[in-house]
Amino acid sequence: MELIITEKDNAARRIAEILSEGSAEAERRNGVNVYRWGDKRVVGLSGHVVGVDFPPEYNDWRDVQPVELIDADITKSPTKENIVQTLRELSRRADEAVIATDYDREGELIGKEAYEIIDDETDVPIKRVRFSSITEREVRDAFANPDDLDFDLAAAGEARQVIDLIWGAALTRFLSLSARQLGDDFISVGRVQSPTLKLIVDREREIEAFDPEDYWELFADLLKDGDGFEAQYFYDDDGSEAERVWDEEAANEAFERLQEASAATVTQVRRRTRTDNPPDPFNTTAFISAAGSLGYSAQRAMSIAEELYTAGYMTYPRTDNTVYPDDLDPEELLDAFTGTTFDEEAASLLEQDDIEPTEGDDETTDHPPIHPTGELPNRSELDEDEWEIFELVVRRFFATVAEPATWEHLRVVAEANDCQLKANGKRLVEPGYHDVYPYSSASENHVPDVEEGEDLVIDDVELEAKQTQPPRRYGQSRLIEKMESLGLGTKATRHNTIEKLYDRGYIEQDPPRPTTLAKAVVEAAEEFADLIVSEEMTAELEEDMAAIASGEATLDDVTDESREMLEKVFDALHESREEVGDHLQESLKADRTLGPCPECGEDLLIRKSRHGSHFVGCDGFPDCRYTLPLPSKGEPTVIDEKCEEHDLKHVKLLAGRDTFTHGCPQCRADEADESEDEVIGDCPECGEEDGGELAIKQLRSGSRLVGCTRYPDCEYSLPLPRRGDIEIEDERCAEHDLPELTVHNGDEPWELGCPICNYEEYQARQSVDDLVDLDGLGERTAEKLADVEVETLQDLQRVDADEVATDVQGVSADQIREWQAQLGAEAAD
DNA sequence: GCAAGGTC
Repeated sequence: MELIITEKDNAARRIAEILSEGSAEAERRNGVNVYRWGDKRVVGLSGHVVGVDFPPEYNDWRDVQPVELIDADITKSPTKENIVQTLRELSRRADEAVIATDYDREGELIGKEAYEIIDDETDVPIKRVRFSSITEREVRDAFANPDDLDFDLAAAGEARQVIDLIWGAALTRFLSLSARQLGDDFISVGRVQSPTLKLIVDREREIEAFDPEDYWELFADLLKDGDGFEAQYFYDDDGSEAERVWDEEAANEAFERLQEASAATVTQVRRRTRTDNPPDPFNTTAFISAAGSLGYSAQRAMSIAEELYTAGYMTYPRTDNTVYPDDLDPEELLDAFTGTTFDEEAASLLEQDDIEPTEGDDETTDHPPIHPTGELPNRSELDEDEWEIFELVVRRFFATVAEPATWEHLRVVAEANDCQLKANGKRLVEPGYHDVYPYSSASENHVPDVEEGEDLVIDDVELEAKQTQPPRRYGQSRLIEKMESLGLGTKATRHNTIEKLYDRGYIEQDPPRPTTLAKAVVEAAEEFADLIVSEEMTAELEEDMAAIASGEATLDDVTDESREMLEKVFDALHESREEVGDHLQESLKADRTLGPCPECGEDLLIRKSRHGSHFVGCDGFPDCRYTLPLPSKGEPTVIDEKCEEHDLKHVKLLAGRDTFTHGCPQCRADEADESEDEVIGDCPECGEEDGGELAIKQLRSGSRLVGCTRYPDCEYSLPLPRRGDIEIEDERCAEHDLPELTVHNGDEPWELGCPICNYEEYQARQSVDDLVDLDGLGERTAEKLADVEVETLQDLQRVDADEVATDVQGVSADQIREWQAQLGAEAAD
């Protein structure tokens, strides 16, 4: 039997399809797809299936000195047991194995991981095939000319693993221990995350240090035969054109001269035609950036792309490549769009004389640039966001095969009372690719045809006082572009790194700004471990890896040298351990500080109770026991806005898409204390027996609810929205005998209706959402399941799989068992 | 529980 191993299931399926000419069949083994035909088997891994770590005796952070990690053994162990198990089983029956992982460094290492697992079971020959894209020709070619695994290249990847682990773990533990942060809130550093964080911190430092400067700009509205346009004053500044006037007196003088002038004489007219080339094919970074300008975070864009890829609508979203492979036939792909929503665009592109796609500078071997596969989803299959991203990818492909646009630029210079004025007109002559790619700006600026010597009427003159602006914060996509240019991270990890910085409490909001903790971490690293916050570390590692790959150095040469450097870092760190720890702790406190306690004047802080919930408490505890409650939902963070009345900073609750601002916790508590409960009916739980009534209540934590007046003896409650005025209507719900409620918040009033009915509907919706989170369970399947009263995760878990499979069309018992296994696994976690 | 890199 010949065993073929790929990096992922998707690649396994496609290679099996090509080599078997479509006859391959899939079977499940330990939850892993194995594609089979004749005596061939293809199995896809899931990236790395083994990981590096320290032996278990190093697990306890308090028992081990971080410095000991430098010389600790490093072990490799399976991280995907079921896949490793499947690979072992198949190996025993194989008499030949072929590694067909991705054609890049990490792919070679993943291939070596598979190699060692196979080699452990059998002595059969193990070959390696390499192809730049999974197409019939390339794959057949590669399999006809198998090669050997490149152990040097794999060793280069291993050096990275070792160095990242040692530096990351040792320094993370050191900082966390020194600041006594051992729980979930440990303080992490790493080769990629820390230089990325430093980029953000450095930019914030520039902003904080920025000293704005005053300047003035002057504008004049000019008229030609009633046709108006704006021109800007400029002057000659040592041979170059300048618009900003730095001296107020000079600005006023120019303003007066322009006001006195009745006309401006055209002294120069220059016309230029400019070609505006269509964009290059999408790599991951360019895709994230384009999605970013549509309002998607990097993380969100990638997760949608992931789904579209798995569903078969677009190619692999993680790629550095910006050159389409030879075998991508643009005409054929355009053809796939005729007769679809994109019919018009496809037809017009097909009409072009020749169709030659654009090319970027980066050509890599692992995957093609991101493009649509030609398979089209039904509009209803995708939600709005997914469709928008899909359309972006389709239109980007269109743009890369479209004609350039041409612009006509018209520059006019006029003189008035010794003042120079200029206007730059821009007109789109040939829209070219803009017709199919409406995302990039194609805005025109109208300047009429004028001739030299012509007099123009000056209609209005304006003097604008301005100030220089600090540099702008990096947005997520700018940051990813910057990381790419510095070689930080990879196409598959950059967006995760940014997400990690949010999770670690290092950055907040979007565009991200650093917390006080982040500044302290970067400062500490700059002082004692400069390499870990510098992009140099990656650059040097890249060089070392290249040396290993070419055989000029060995894995041990490189890792030993790195260990020595880290030893030196620790020598310096140990001496300053307390100083570093104190500074980190102060910063952590600063990030949680709201302002003065009204009872004792010490700081009020966001604190965590023993049960894990957050509240506002006084730093003077236990002498001062003043507290304020916080909403139970989300992760509280302190924001810049401040309550003038209580001198307390506002609190915001981070909960992904449900993020909301709580404001001043003292104000919220005061409002609740002042508000009266409003009775709306009888409590369904204890009304008959004990006379409990339902009332609309405002809690000190800022939330509102409909709850029983006998609380805490009766805990019956229904949730209400946090914001808006609640109006109690005259109509009553026939079923529950409660009034209908309307919430007034902004423009459209929300008719919430009977609070019990509303809550029941909400719960039903929630359970559908939960179900849809399972792999391969779409909204439609969820609806079908709901028809047979499988509405919640709990329902799904206890049903008889065979029974449901017979009742629900299109869902197999195996599939249901898999979902149940998935739920079991989650519960076990 | 630490990193970064794969992938879902």
